[in-house]
Amino acid sequence: MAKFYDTILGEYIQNPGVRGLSLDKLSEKYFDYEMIHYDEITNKWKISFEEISLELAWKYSWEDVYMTYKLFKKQEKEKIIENQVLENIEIPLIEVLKNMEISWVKVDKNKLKKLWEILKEEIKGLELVIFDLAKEEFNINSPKQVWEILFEKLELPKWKKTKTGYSVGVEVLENLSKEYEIAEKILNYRHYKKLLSTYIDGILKILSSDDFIYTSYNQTVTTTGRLSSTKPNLQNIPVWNWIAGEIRWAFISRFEWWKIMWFDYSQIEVRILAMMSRDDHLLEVFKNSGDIHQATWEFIFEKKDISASERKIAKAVNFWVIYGISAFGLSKMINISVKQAKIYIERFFLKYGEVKNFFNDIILNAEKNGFVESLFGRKRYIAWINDRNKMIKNTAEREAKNMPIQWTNADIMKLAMIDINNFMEAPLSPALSPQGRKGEKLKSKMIIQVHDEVIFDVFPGEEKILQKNVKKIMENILIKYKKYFTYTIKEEDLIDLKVDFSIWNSWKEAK
DNA sequence: TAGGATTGCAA
DNA sequence: TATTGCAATCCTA
Repeated sequence: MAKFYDTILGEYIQNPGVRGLSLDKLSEKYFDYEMIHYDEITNKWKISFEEISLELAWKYSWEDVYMTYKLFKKQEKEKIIENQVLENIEIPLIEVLKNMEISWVKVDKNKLKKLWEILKEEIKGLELVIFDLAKEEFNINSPKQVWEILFEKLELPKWKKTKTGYSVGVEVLENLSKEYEIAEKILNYRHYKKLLSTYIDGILKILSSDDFIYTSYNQTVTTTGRLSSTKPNLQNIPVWNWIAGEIRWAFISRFEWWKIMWFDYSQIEVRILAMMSRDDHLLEVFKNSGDIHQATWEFIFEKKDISASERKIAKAVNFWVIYGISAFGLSKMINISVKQAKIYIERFFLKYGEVKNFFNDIILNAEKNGFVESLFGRKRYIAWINDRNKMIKNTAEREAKNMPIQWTNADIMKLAMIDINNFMEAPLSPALSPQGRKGEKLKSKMIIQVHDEVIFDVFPGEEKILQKNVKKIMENILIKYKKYFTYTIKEEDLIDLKVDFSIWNSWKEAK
C-alpha cells in the first residue's frame, strides 16, 4: 500500500475520461451535497482567505477534508483502492510527475527571438501578397473572412461546408492551391502564424526570469490512460519542416556543460499488437529482423525487393490498421485509390490472421461486458458499443479496437517512468557513481514525457550510466511486470521492446 | 467576458 | 470516413 492515496485518481480509474472529477462535482454526484465554492466565500476573489469569517473558513475547510474522507471510504468499500493499475501505476506515478514538474525545462530565449524575427518578416511579406491577390485587406486569421474573400468575392470553387459557412482548412486550401496562388499563400501564412503565436510567443510569454518553463502534467484527463501537458503543452512541439523543426533547438540543457538525452520506444504499438494478438507471423518479425515495414510488404505481397514508395505504403498500413482505419481513410492518407487501399487492408488481415481474430474478440467482449481492457487490466466502459445507430456503433468499435493497444502503451511508459525515477533516486554504489562518491544520487533530471518518449537533462559524467540503465529499464518492462498481465501471454511470445536513444545539446535530435 | 467554432500541432 | 490531447483566434451571445 502506498504511503498516500488520491481520490481523484480512484475516480479516474473507474471511469477514465469522464469530465468533472473535482471534489465538489464528486460530492454532488455521490453524496448529493453541494460544497461551498471558493468563489462564494471570497466574493469572487475580491477578498483573501484571511479576511473571511472564521465560521465560513471553518466550514470551507471542513468540507474539503470531510468530503475527501467520505470519497475515500466509498472507494475503500467498493474496493477501488485495491485496483491494480491504481496501486501499482497511477499512485506511484504522482511523485514521478512531481519530480518532473519541479525540474523545469531550460529554453534558449535568443534562439526563439531570432525565430520570431524570421517569422515576423515572412508573415509580413505573405500578408502583402495575399492582400494584393484579394485586392483588399482583411483578417487572414478569421476563417469567416477568408471564405468570404475566396468563395464570395473571388468566386473560387466551394469544397466543404461547416456549421456556420464554408471550410477553409488545410484540406480545402491544399486542393485550391493547385490552381489558385492565394490559397497557397494563405496556407503558408497560417503555418508561420501558428508557429509564431503558439510556439514562439506562447513560450516567451510564460518564460521565467531565468529562462525556464514549468509545464504541468495532468494524470486524469485522457480516455486512453495517457498523460497530457499544459501551460505550455510540451507534447505538441513541432518536429517537421525547416523553421518548425528549429523550435526544438530552443529546448536546451540547463547549463552549457549539461546534455539533453532522449529515449523513444520504437514501433511500440505494433509490438504490443503482435503480443496481445499472439499472431505468429507478426511475432516472428519482431523475434527476427524487427523490420516490420519490410516484413509486412514481403509478407503481404510475396515479394522481396521493395521500393521506397512501397515501404512507405507498408508503413502506413502497419500504422493505420491499429487505429481501425477504413479503406477510404487509408486511401486519403497516403493518396492511393480506395480500391487499392481496400486490397492492402484485406491482405494485411489475411496474412496476419490472428490480428483479425484479436480485434473481433475485443468487439465481442465489449458487446457482452460493456468494456475493453489493457494488458495490465486498465478498463474502459464503452456502453455505446451496442448502439443501433450504425455510425455510433462503428465509432465505438474503432475505439474498442484501438484502446487496449494505446492503453497498454501508456501503462508501459508509466511503469518505465516509475522505475527510472526509483533508479535515479536510489543512492548509487561507489562503483556505479560517475564520480565514485559513496551514496550519491544521480544529478540528472527526467524533464519531459511525450507518450512514447522520455527526455532527460543530463549532468556531465552521467551520460553512460543513464543511457545503459534507462534503456534497460524501458526495454524490460514487460518481462519485469508480467505478473500484472490480465491476458494470457506465453513466455516465448514476450517480445523485446526496442528503445532508440540519442544525446544532444538540445531537444532536436536525429529524428 | 464566456464559450462555441475553426484551425492546426503532437503521439 | 483513425484516436487522444492543448491552444490560438475569431466571433456571437
